[in-house]
Amino acid sequence: MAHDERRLEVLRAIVQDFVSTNDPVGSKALAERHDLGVSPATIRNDMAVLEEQGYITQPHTSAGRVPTDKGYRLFVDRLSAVKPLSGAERRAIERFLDGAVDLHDVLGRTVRLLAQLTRQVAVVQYPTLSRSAVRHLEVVQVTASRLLVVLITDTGRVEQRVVDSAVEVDAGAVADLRTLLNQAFAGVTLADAGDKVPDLLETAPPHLRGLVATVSTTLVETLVEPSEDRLVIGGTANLTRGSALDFPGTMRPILEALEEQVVVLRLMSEVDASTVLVRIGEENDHEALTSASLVTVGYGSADRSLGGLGIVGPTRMDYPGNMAAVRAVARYVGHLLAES
Amino acid sequence: MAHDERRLEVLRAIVQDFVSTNDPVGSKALAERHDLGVSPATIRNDMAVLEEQGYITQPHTSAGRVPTDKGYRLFVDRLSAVKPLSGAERRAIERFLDGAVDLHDVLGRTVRLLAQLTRQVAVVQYPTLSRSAVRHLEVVQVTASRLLVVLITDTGRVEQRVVDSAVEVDAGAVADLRTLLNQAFAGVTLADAGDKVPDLLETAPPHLRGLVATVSTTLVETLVEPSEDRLVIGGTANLTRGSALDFPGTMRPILEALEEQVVVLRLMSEVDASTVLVRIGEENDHEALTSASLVTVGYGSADRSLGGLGIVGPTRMDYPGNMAAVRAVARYVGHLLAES
DNA sequence: GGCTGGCACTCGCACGGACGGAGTGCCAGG
DNA sequence: CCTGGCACTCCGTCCGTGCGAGTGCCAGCC
Repeated sequence: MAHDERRLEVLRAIVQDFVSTNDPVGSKALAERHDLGVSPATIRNDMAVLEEQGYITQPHTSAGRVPTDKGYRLFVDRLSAVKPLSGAERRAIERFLDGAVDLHDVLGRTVRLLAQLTRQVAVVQYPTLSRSAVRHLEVVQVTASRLLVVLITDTGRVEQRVVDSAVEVDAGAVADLRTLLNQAFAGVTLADAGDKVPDLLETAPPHLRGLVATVSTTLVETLVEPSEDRLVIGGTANLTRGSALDFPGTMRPILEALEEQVVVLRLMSEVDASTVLVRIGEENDHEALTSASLVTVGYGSADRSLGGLGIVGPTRMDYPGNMAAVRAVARYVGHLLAES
Repeated sequence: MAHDERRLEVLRAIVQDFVSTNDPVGSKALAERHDLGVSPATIRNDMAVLEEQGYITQPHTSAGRVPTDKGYRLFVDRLSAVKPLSGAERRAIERFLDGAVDLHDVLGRTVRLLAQLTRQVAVVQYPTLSRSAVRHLEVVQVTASRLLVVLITDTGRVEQRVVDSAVEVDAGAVADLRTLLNQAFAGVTLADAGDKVPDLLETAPPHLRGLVATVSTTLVETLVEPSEDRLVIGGTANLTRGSALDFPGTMRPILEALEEQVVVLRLMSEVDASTVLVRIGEENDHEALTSASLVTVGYGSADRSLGGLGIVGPTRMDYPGNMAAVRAVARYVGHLLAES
């Protein structure tokens, strides 16, 4: 039906105008700025219907209309074409990310890049430990009975744990321990590492068994914890742009939620690398984020997702542009990490 | 002279009241809340002098007085006794920090703890690489010609670098390289590591010389960079407490300066572990921080400072309390890291 | 000489009413 | 089903007023 068609067109126009001007948009302004082919009065009728259906709302009687979360949702699902990145943006991505010296550096650059491209708060997750495999385990003696175990994953993460042994350990034992651990765990995904422990204990020479048990349980226990997943956050200064119009009360709860990494990590656990996931306002379970939107996607190579990245901003954001930026950055990061 | 004495007492009272109430303080309120032994009229005279000397100012005619940066400075230097921490606070420090599993964890807990104790933004620097010594170097082969070198310092930092070799490397060469590197650098401070390179090259067997050169120069070049020093920042949500009264325009420049870690790192380079350093408002070179105060101190064992930590907040802050908290936390962290 | 009470004065701020403008809903006509 | 016209609502702004807090100054007192 042609009417429905046009009504959606009106909604799209409202979203676009409101996002770019930050003012409630009225029927007259709409008719002027967009070629809808009808008069303001007709648009008003459409708006009345859209409001009844819950896609838009007016802050006060006789102000313009503003999209609701539901309106943004419809816009994202059906009305927005994926905006291709400009050449300059593409080049910026390469320039920014090439030349990183290690994983920490890659992710640090990524978060700055994303924050700059989208002018929002950027969030990047370290490659999930549970989905990473052991590349190498190193054991270094700190004191007579204290060992430092360093884990290097195939995703480039390096984690360390201090392990206190009940008894003193000599240099030979350290070397043997290193060999045993690497034989047992090399190439094994951390999620599966726990299953290897019984085997390892059985094959370990008796005099090392206690030590091996202590070390391997410490590793398995502390590394499989999802709390060990890490986030890099950047661009928080961008929260202050909308000058308190975007976030009703203060932006305090959002800053708190970001520092409370658990909240964001849980959201990140739902992403996959093939589709950009958008969560709008009230769609977020977490109360602090009900006035914010998240645009997230997984990064990684074709066959496995390493982690997630994305942005956090006001519901009034440029969804097509931000979705494109998030996806492009994720792809590039995925390639970058795959080849190391 | 008794007059000067009392005038300073008035200044102290003004600072204390203003910090706790966030309202410009008038002569009458001062006389009521403090036992100064004189009438409001006399206090007014003292205030006039203090204002002439530049220690206080009035936002508008006929509002109360507010301390200037200079006033806070005098307060911090001469009028504030170090406030001892409460038992609860001491216990909180221990409870918070004990049980950390590695350096990253220690510093993460520290920054949360500091933010919570002071209700300000907390900043903690990773132990400076240049002042750390090599505990162990590990070489892991990633591909035929690409090596991952992992550095473990005596301060618990673990750094990784990817090194591309011009030629393919076999397993034996990797093992030899590992041995050579550890022999040359073990126990050496990173600041001095560069000096060891010529020696190392001379003693290296000819067939390894190229590889050793590539790896050791990469390490020395990228690790001695002060840009490699890292910061952990937390409690940024506390910036929003004063509800824009504390920070004139927005707090945006402060958030930006914090993300621009370089700024804070430069400030951190000036700390030492024996004295708490306070920088008030305009005393900060960096423009973004002219409406903020920093309280910083070095942490480490008695004989060497590992890095710095501290807080950033509005000039209107509880200096004695925050100085005590920063110092106490730094001491505890120093002990904690010394024994690992 | 320094402290005190009194007094006039200055301002900032909160309150309240008037005004203008933007935007709407509705209706009759094309 | 669209359009132009019209009355209505309500927000934001401006202005004038009153009030209260706080000051500076002065004359008098110890």
